[in-house]
Amino acid sequence: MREKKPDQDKKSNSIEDVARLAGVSIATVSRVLNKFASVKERNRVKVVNAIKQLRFQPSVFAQRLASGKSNVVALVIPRYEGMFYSFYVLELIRGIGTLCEALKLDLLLQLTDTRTPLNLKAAGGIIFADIIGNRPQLEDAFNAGIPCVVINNYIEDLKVNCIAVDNIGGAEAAVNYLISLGHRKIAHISGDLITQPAALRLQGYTLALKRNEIALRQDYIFKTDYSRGQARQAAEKIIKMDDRPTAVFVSSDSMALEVMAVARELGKEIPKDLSIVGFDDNPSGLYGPVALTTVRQPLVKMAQESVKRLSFLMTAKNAAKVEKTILPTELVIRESASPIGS
Amino acid sequence: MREKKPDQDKKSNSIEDVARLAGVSIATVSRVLNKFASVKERNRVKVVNAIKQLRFQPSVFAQRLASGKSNVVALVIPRYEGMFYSFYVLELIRGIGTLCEALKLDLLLQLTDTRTPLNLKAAGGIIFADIIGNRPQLEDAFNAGIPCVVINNYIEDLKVNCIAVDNIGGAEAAVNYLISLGHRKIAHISGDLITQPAALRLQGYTLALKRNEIALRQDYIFKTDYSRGQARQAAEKIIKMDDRPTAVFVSSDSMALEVMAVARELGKEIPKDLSIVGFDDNPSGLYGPVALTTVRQPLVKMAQESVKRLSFLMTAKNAAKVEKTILPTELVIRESASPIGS
DNA sequence: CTGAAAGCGCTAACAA
DNA sequence: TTGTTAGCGCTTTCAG
Repeated sequence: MREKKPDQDKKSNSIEDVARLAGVSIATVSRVLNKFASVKERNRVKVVNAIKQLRFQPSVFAQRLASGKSNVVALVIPRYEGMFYSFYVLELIRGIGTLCEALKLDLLLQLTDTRTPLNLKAAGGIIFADIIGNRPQLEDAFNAGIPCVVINNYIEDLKVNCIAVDNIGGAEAAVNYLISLGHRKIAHISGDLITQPAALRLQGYTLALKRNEIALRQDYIFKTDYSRGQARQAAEKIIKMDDRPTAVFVSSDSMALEVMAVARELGKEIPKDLSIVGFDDNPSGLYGPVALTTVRQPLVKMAQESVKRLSFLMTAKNAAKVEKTILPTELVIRESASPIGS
Repeated sequence: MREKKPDQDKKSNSIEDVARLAGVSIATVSRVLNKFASVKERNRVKVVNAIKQLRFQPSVFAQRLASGKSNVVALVIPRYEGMFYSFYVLELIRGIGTLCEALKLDLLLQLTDTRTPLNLKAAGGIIFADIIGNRPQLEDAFNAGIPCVVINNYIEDLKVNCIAVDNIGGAEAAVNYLISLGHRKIAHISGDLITQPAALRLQGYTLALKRNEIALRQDYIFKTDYSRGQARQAAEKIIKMDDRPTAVFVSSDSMALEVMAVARELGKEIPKDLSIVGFDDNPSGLYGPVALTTVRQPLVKMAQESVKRLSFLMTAKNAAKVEKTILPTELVIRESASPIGS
């Protein structure tokens, strides 16, 4: 089909050119490319030189087609409103991106609308960051036998690897801490409950109250979409309540900072008039007038762990066993919560 | 080489299976896949049904190998300390990722260490986000004839598409504004000067002073790596200076917020004791006790524009002309700067 | 240790 | 409008 044009017309050189220049067969070049130990040193050097001289780079597409394997890791992030204003996503991308580069894996970033099915042949493995409305995508990939790992979401009913963070424990620790400071009237500003972490944090909050025999008040629970706007509304309501909470556990640091700002605008002092505990350990929390007490979650660790595990799954000969991990969270005590009445 | 196993052993079905089931040739299937208008409706339907029935997804690698084209957009981001603590990167990824999904382009994220050469055959086009120590990567890609667009960096000496932001103008506007408020002693906290935007903002600062016949004082210029830590150090020095500046233009909002925090810790009031103007229009700037006056830069627009242009270059038959764009910035006046002495 | 040659799954000329 | 067929640039058996 394509005309055989003279050499200088060629787009770029192929393994054949390298073979010719090195005076060996393309099979040998391929072996050098793939670091087969069997190639005689003399030939290896010739090939390496030819590659250098021609500035040859193999076609990754041909490699993948011929070998049937690909070193492509797809990172699937469901796109939803507010997603991108979060601390969380960037941390994930940072952790995953950095490790992929180190492990020579190609990172395909898929900000999915959750409806479009993924092309399962595009990647050798998939990391699902959270599962929000895209459970079918996960199941398709799982059923197709593609190595998958889910992060930031604990999936019970599928034999799939997952790595999540101890949201319940973290929330409980936060609320227990407030209780230990003497607070009994503790509000909660939750994140978007379509996300598992937000739901679990709410659960942890509930649990802590129950275990401490504090009655759960629905009017102390404020549901948001994680946005600062909704956090602001919630904060205003809280501060203007008749039976005002003395403390609030907020599902993200970004929202907690907003609560702090609102409180100050309304003439309240933090933590004297309102104790606040956030969730994330977002560095921004450090830099206000009052450093934010928060729950640290190991996002980068989770991200990197997922790449390691996926990389293992992608190269494993025999099916590896499925692991479900929950990484611990840690309460970081700073200044935004204090004993009641202090 | 591979044994012909019975059908149920096949990994997944290929275009051939679809053709067989639909009772047409693979060429016709390929035509349907590629939306050729020439296929008779009757056949098209048969093929579409077969595809559905087999849950067939074409091998993107085979497609790319055979066609010689790829719809892969590589986003190359040089990795450097502090990179990821910036507002900037996420905005970029958000803009580029969203548009790539809409245009059905695959996004390959490359957080490069800047030394490793890129595999030029992995992508059909490349977006370079900033050029920091990876100029050779850009030149290689350019010389290889790969469609490239550079963003957030204005490249003069290469006929390459680029889209940047008016850093000089923005900085000048910020400083002019401070001058219009009566300030004469204006400090500058610069970002990492290995980045072009930081260097240009410093230049804009210098220019504004010169045009207003205010002498440039080297001791009023503080060079940082964009980190909050170094911003803090600079802020402390500024506030403790004998001949203290009355205003400061800071090269990023994140650093500006740090300066604000330090000022308050040291008992200074913003803007009365120190006027501050930042750069970025990072939403975080809105939520402190004093809303940050800043310079807005259209990051998402820059990102999206880059995808559009690259997509055009990747499909253009004939070489398109090179465009170099500088997007305008905009001073956003809020509360952190006020007339001197007020 | 090396080379010849048969694919990998698709696209695109060409012929019909 | 459709089918036949020659590649795309590699990997991998199989012989030698």
